[in-house]
Amino acid sequence: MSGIADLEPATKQSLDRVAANRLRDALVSGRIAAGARLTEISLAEQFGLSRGTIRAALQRLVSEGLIVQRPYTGWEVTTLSPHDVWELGTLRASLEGLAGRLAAERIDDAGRTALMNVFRAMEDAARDENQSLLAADLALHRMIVSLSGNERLAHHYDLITNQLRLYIASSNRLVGIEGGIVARHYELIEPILKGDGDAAEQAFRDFFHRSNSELAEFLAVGEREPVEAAPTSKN
Amino acid sequence: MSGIADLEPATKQSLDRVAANRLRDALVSGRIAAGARLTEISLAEQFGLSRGTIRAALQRLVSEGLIVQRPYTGWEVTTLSPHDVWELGTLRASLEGLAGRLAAERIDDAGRTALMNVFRAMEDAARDENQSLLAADLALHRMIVSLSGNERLAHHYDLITNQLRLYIASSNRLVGIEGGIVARHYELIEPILKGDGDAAEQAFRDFFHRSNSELAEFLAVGEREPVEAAPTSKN
DNA sequence: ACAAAGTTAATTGTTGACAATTGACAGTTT
DNA sequence: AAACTGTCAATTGTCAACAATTAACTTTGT
Repeated sequence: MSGIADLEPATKQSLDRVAANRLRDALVSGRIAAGARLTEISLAEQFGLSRGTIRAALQRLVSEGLIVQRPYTGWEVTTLSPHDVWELGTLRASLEGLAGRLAAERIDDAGRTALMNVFRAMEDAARDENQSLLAADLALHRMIVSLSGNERLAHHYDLITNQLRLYIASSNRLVGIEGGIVARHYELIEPILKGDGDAAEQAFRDFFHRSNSELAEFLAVGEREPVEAAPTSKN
Repeated sequence: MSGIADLEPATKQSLDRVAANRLRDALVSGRIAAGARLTEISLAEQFGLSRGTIRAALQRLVSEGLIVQRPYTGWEVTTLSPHDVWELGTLRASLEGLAGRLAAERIDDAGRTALMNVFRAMEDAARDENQSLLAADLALHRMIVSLSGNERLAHHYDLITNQLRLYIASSNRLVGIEGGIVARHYELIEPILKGDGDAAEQAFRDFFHRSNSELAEFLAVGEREPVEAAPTSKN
């Protein structure tokens, strides 16, 4: 395990990819706020790259729905309306239901261990009462998606989740992070651990049905204006 | 309907978008075969554009999963392995199930009319026994997705369907296009027309369960090697 | 004071040139 | 003969300059 060149592990990524990754991280973590305007020039200076390279990175994020492009005018961080959040939430719930079913159908001991580990991490995070609970929550759901064994599903799930994180980050109140969350998540993973596909899918349906009611309540209070948001059109 | 400038209908799209659209069309229609190698230079000459613009178009298609990019080496049309087709098919079925449910829950008379129209078009196409049946089939399913009222769902559905079309085009035999197809599709739209969400979702589940058995059979015969295919990685 | 038209600064759209990397081929060594 | 090494053509990666478009500002006319 100790070669002479363990460093530089053959990961020579193109600069536009690197820039896109860094930008995406800033976006979903909320360091760059929703609705913020981005200019190629300032980003180019900031990253020490040329406009063309930055441009490629921005286009990448446009295709992921994190940024909208306005011809000859500029780029800005996607702002999600309540309707957008509903669309994304519905979609994400459906994909996770499928993931739960698939995961239950093919889970093995290694998978069960991994799943229990992230669940325990969530229990710990809940005790600490800090921001990390959100991360643990996301990690748990993502683990289930990974266990589905369907990479495309995971890919689209990530796209949708990242868009939602844009919203979560902009609303500093945390949605649905409150009492009973850990117990509820156990109900989610139990049928998966037992390998019961039908029950798993049903559990996700119940879970999101409850979450959606709470979210609707939350959105009604927020009352954001329906600012432009863009699913990349193609024709 | 007769303005002085009906042409140039205010659709001044960027050239890279236009190029991407034309390329995508060539891809999903099979005019450019799966696995084909694409070079920026030849495409630039072909389209009469610069390399940079072509490059942007190619990146767009990479993010849609239609093309894979190999650093410093080239671009090539995605080749789907049987496993990839399974992944995409599973995903598409799930999304369509959701679409069916949503469509049933919110359908109105205009929607019912539109749905019946594409169904009748399918009946006609089935009588003619030509390639257009595939188009009618795709159009019917797409209509249901539209009727769901969820634009993000439609967007992701399109992405996945386009990838599958890549495969359909490469296998000149048409999968699942045979006797009883029209009747089976009526079973699909009936619960939607009646507004029964649960029944609609169940109908899609049955429909794809049957299709999948047939597809598995078909794939077993084809036995393609699992050539590289790439869901855009991000880290 | 108001509205329309003209002007200008800022920004993206597009292009061609140059640098970096890859993969194949030939040459060399063992 | 086989394996390694160096070279070279082809291709993508990156950049900086120029063109096109937008949106805000200023001016002008009423």
